Formats: sequence, C-alpha cells, structure tokens
Amino acid sequence: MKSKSTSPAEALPGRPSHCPIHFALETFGDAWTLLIVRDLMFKERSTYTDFLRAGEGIATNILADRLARLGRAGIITRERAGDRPGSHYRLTPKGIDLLPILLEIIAWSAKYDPDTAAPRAFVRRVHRERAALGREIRRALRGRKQSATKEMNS
Amino acid sequence: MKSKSTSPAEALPGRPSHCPIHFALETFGDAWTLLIVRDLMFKERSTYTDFLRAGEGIATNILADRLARLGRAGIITRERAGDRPGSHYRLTPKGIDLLPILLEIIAWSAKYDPDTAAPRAFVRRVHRERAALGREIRRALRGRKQSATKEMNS
DNA sequence: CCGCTATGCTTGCTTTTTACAAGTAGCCAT
DNA sequence: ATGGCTACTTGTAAAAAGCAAGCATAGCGG
Repeated sequence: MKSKSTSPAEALPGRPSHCPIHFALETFGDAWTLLIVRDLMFKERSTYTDFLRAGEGIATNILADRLARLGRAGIITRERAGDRPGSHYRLTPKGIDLLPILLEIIAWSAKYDPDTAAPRAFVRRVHRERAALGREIRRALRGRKQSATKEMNS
Repeated sequence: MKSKSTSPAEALPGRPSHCPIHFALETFGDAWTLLIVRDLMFKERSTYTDFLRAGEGIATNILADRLARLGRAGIITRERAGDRPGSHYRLTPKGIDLLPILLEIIAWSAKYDPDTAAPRAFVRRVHRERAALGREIRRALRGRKQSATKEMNS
C-alpha cells in the first residue's frame, strides 16, 4: 500500500526513516540519476537524445523512468519547444542545489581515481574558490533558461 | 568481455568513462552503500549486526556483498577482534574523505525534506563552520581506532 | 569435552529492476 | 504522403535485490 512505484531510487524498502542520507538516496541513490544531473549541470546536454548519447549507455526505458522521477521529485522540469522538435529538460532550484554535492564528488574522485578525467584547473577551483565557482555555474545555468520559453511539466 | 562483476555499484555498464561522477557512482551509486558509510561515520555502528539492525532493513546477503565491495574499494577495513566475537569495520582515510560529500547531502536533505531528522544544530554547523566540524568528526573517527569507547551521534 | 548461544556470514529461491531490441506516435520538410 | 527525426512505450530475458533458512566458528557454562 505504500508503493505504487517500482524502483529503488524511489523506494528503498519504503520505511519512514527521515535520516537525511536515506532521504537523499531515495531521490538519487541509483546508478543513473546523478549522471543525468551531471549532464544538465556541467555538459550542455538537455534533450532526451543528448542523454542517450552521453556515453555511459543508459537504456531508453530507464532514461524515461529517471526523467519522470526527477520531474516528480521537483529536480528538473520539461519545456516543450514550440517550434523545435524535442523537449528540453532543465534543473529547478532544487536540482541546482545538488551542485555542492556534485562538486564534492568530483573532488573525491579526482583524488582517488588515478585516471580521472576531471580537469585539474576545475578541481583546484573546487578546493580554493568553491564559492565563486558555485556562483559562476549557477549563473550559467540560469542563463540557459531562455531558449524555448514554454514550460510544461507533469 | 566487459564485466565479471555482478552489481550496479561496481558495474555501471563497465565502460571506461573516467568522468569523476561516473567513477564515484561505480563505488557508491546504489541504495545501500552510503548508508553503511553513514553508520560508520555518524552513528556508533561498526559490526555486521549493527548494520543489520540499522533500521532501513538491508538484507544479509546484500550487506555482506556491500561490505566486501567497500573493502575491495579501499573504503573500509575489517579488524577481527582477537577476544570479542564479531569483526569490526572501520573507515580508511579514503572512506573518511567521503565526509564532505555526506555533509553536503545532509545539508541538501535538511533543506528539502520537511520532516528531516537532521538535527538543526548540526545542519547549522555544516553551513557556518564546516571546516571545524569536519576536523572534529575526523578526530572522533580516528579516536575510535582502539575500540568502541567514544560517543558521537546524530 | 559437549552442547548451547551469538555473530557473521552463505545458499537457494522468489520478486523486482535493468538491459536490450523493437515498435509506435507526433512533428516537420520535401 | 512519405521519410526521417525525436521521444518515447512495450515485450522479454538477464541481473540484482529481497527473503528465509542454513551453516561455521568462537566463547562460555557445565
């Protein structure tokens, strides 16, 4: 009775634990969700096929599921472009607030993955001027707002 | 050819993407791994049965799998207590370095979960004096090396 | 020394989720 | 009107998670 959903990201055994770590994992505690957020935040990817071609090889049904879930969680919104074919997805403020988490993840991986693809300059900025870096990225994300103008979401 | 392993946390479709987000998700991109890290970091839990009783209801085989995986990833070590029954698990420096990520997750969840169980004072410290808070927790973790004696809870 | 209990797992089986391959629907251009 | 592109949905098989038992070892009590 507690779950109508089918997946781990939305239903760790559905217990009412309000531990903050648990709460977060209900939203993005799976292998794909944060990759979509990453694409929206750091790469210029914002359409369905952008995500599909992102390189890690997500399956189409999983992608559709995760996008719907992120929408329901209030982390992304979908804009249907009136003229162009294809929807664009965008991070909401709640989604943009995942930025500090991603920055820490990047710092950790840069430290422990000997073959990391994280640019050195970027990692240095994470350590030395995180606040400024954060503001810059947030500004860039907001700037992307106007491209298709129409808002339409579930 | 691409995978010998069996799980999402260890094998996002095994591609050689060295994207730092991807790298991190290979290690802890599932619903349970970070809960174990949380138990080791913020709660006093360090034994197999401690984790089992942690409240979220992890299955025993999954727990065994995640502990083995965390060990292989160099995030925890196991100490067999010579006299006491039961092994104790402990975070390595690599594991302790996950702290900033967890702190940001806690901050995010505290902001967006209206029923969060995160203590206000703790969240305030995350925002206002993260460095000092980090040092304090690290010190406490190192202090636990000898055996379970200290307090420190969320 | 023998059985009892507690801890730390492993094994077998069922249910749920993911992966993979197709197929469909809407839009627009030619 | 048809062909191609984008954004999905559907069907099915493989993989992982959930669940309930079982088993091994260590310590102790008698």
